[in-house]
Amino acid sequence: MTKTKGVTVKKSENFSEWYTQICGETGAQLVDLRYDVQGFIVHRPWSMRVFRKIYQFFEEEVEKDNHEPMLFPTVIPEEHLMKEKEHAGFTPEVFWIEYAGEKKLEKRLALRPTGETQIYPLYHYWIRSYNDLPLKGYQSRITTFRNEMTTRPFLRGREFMFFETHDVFASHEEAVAQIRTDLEIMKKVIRDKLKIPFLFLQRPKWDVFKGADETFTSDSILPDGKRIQVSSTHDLGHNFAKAFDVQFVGKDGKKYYAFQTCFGPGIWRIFGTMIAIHGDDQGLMLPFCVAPLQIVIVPITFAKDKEKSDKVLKVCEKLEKELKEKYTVLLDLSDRSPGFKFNEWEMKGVPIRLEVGPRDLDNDQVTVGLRTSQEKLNVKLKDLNKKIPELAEQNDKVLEETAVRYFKNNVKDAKNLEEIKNIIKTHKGFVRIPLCSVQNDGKPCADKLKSETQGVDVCGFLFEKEEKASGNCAVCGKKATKIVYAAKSV
RNA sequence: GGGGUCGUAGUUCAGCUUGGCUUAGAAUGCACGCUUGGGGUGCGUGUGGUCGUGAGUUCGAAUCUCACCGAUCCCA
Repeated sequence: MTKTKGVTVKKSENFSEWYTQICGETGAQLVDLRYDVQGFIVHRPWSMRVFRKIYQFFEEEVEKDNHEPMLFPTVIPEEHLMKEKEHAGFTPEVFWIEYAGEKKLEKRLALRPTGETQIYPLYHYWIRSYNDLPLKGYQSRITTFRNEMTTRPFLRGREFMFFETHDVFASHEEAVAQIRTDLEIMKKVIRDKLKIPFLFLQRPKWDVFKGADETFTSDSILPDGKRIQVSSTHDLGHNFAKAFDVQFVGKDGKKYYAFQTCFGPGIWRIFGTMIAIHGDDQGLMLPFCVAPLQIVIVPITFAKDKEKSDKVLKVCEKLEKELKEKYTVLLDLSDRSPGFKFNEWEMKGVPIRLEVGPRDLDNDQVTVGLRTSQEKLNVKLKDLNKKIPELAEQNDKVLEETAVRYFKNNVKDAKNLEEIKNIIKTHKGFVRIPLCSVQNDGKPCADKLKSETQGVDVCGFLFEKEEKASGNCAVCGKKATKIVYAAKSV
């Protein structure tokens, strides 16, 4: 019995290699990397189905919050993009389009990175008075820029799936309320549905997005202990309103600059983080609500006994028809051995497998194989309909508990540099430390921390509830003002 | 951003050091037949590659040199 497919390394021993294998041909076939342009990858059906669900979740949530869908073009004219550079001092490494056929274009066009510089010039037109506010729009699309770092499927690329909201308000209070709403949306989608634990952190002053007054991120932890940012919300203040002249006339007849926020859950990274956190050495594990297939039926038939086999197939077909009304179901009739199918569908993370053979039918039951717990149960045919929601819930519960346990075990307290250095020898994830300041005067301490610990970076402090520091700064020893979370990053 | 490693059938790789013994191999995959089927069945037959691309050295290049493209890992 030789193992020809599947991952050949353990997730706990070599996460990078495990992740690459899970994504690829011998794994769950999520991507094809043979497109031959670095950072641009082919998304295969198994990942696309999940992506569509993730998009759908976010779209539903932001629409409940009164956002409207929009779609802006793929290209941005140079002069708009450059306004961001003037005002925010930031241009990503965009791809430029300069030719159409042999003909040089009158003006260079950038393949869009993020939406600010393409959307706000139009917001300038759309917003006239306070009656037009708040204005909340979003778009789901693919975005592109040349990331010079090593690319990895779903975690870092040069083209990736993107989702962004762009909101405009009359007052800063409303903008801050929106940031809280963005946090709630992240909780509903990635914590409650996808079972990814995260911290919602406000970034220290020295590390905000350059065009923003404040930056907030959702940070999770990968199995190798690296922190990964899966969303960002920016409180843009007046910065872009001034750059793109987004003004409104107030009730008093005077003109005011608007307050803006934008929120971007990283669809790609959320997917990558989800498969990384939940998967195991057998392959993918998925929450029931995003699994491309929720139930697979594997018939156990015997060539020698056609009568029994026919009976088995008949029951399988009936089951498939019934279950398809509520779930995504496949009856796997392919000409492979049952054992092969078990492994195949476990690799792909199908939560529930129904094995139906003569032995089961003799007892009016099916054998249920659960992906998360690896256990097999006997369930009477008549009870199956009632049982499946319970099994789905159990699937999600295992994923959630495992993920939450891992996350909690990887957030550790430390009081000073020595403790931090000791902790990171064995520990992964976040170190929770008191820091003298999260304003610019705290930066020297953050720099010192990073250089003395080979890259432990101050990520930010909790936004949801204030955590007052009682002792002294872990780096300089002065009185601490905040508890911050620090980690090595992806 | 810095440093490695790698590129030969769909996939994983051998062959390269010491150029010719290869009409480029193996396993696996895929297709067909028989067999088998409750955890990746076994046997047989078939299918499949301008050795990443381009240039150079040479009588002769998968093998040596250079450039480019791509992939991948580690460190910041």
